[in-house]
Amino acid sequence: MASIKWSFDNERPIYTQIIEQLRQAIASGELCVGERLASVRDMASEAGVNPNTMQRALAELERLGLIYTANRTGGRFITEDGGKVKATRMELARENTAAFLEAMEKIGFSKGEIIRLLENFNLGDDNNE
Amino acid sequence: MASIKWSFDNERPIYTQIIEQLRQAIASGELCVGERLASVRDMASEAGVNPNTMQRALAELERLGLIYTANRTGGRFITEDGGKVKATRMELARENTAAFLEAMEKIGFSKGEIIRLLENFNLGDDNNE
Amino acid sequence: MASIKWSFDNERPIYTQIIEQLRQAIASGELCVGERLASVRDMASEAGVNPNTMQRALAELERLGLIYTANRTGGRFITEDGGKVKATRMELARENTAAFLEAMEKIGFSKGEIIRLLENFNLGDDNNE
Amino acid sequence: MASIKWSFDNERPIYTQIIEQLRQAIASGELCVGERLASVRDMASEAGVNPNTMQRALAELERLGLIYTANRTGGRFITEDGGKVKATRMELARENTAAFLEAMEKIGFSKGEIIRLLENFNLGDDNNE
DNA sequence: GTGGTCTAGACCACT
DNA sequence: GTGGTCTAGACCACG
Repeated sequence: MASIKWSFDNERPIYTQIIEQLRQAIASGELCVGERLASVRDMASEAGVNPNTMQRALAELERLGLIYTANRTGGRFITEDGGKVKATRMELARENTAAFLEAMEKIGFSKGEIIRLLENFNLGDDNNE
Repeated sequence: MASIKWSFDNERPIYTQIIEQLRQAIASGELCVGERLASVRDMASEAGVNPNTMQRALAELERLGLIYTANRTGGRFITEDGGKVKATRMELARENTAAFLEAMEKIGFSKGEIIRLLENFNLGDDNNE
Repeated sequence: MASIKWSFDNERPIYTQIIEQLRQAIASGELCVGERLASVRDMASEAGVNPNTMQRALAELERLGLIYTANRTGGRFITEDGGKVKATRMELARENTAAFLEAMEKIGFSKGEIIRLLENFNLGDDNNE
Repeated sequence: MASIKWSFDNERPIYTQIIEQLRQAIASGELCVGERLASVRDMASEAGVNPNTMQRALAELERLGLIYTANRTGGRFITEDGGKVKATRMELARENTAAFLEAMEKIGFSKGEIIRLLENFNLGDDNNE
């Protein structure tokens, strides 16, 4: 039932942000393999977005194979393919890491410095978990 | 001299990307403290964008205090305030790190795992899927 | 409804004057808390300016937190934050007063003289030279 | 010899601001009737502006009759006409007052409130004298 | 030649 | 139909 903590900014398309957050939720196991999703309408209202927007995001995730629509019953489910989930998780991890390293090295941080910084870094310095 | 290697994608507004790339260039020292920038028109043509787009980005950087205009028509310069430059570099580093850590922890990586991953990560891995 | 009486001079940028007049209208309550604004195009045509010019002014007011955009395409509204509106009103009052007092004292009026002048002053004197 | 405290912003033309400040200085008596002005070059360097800019401002003040150029000696002087100076002072006062009152009433302050506000207002709340 | 503003008009993504 | 971005090109005041 794990309901997601949605949060959006106005910088990028909402549906893009929904995709990202759902992809994360699936990769993290917050949404379990095979789990049934709420209806588009319900998810939309929970996220405070237009149903069309939610629909668009889900369609994209379906295209990525992370969720599927059951033929008869008509509900949407997280993929049963545990491998796919794991692969998504590693994919996300590599994307994040590559982007992070590149950005940091561009402003003159060596890998050693980056790791040192990371060790001493406390989330919550400006965020809340 | 220090002419920037511009590169844009279609995901986000160009002017936003210009801001980011200039912010990085300033933070990295690629653009030096007090250095004079090329004219709006020249920078625009170098980056392959419309002068108005470049103008908008520069105006924003000016609002951030990273560059300034001399006497309204004397050209634009990187701020003389070395502290501001350093602060920007650390600000960028913190932003990157916070976003990275948050994203990684959200998909279930502990700090230890993150650091291990980072140590073994070689930029350029992007190609061996 | 509350359609604003626009009036511009050539001394300063139009977008600046739009900002000022909207700020005043918000501070005075002529535009109510939470009220929906007309579309950018409509406001532009009402004010007799190019939509881009109006857009620029509204973007700035948004940066100031006096208006906001609903879901990127839902139209623009005056902030719901009544406190912000009140604060803006007092801010304007202070700005006006400070500038006025400073200018008057610079040309040798004491506070007493200023107040006496003010008491005897009738708007509309502009015409009897 | 009274040397003026110049201060400029980038919002409006520099020469306009020079005119204003000189007009104020004359109206306040900071620059005395008949006093000789420094050379354009000197005034410009003191103010940190381009000589052309200072020249333009002085030409305008000359057009207004507030300063004049001596035929032979070639120096510039403040007008000898004390009445003109007084008139300028009152003109400035009326301009300031009218603009102030109008702006304040537009945001809903009655004359009584304005005067009360003025009495309790201390310059230096955000300025320095 | 510099930055700044403005207009005109097109295009886009989102709801 | 909404806000947002971008281009193109013109014009202006300033230095």
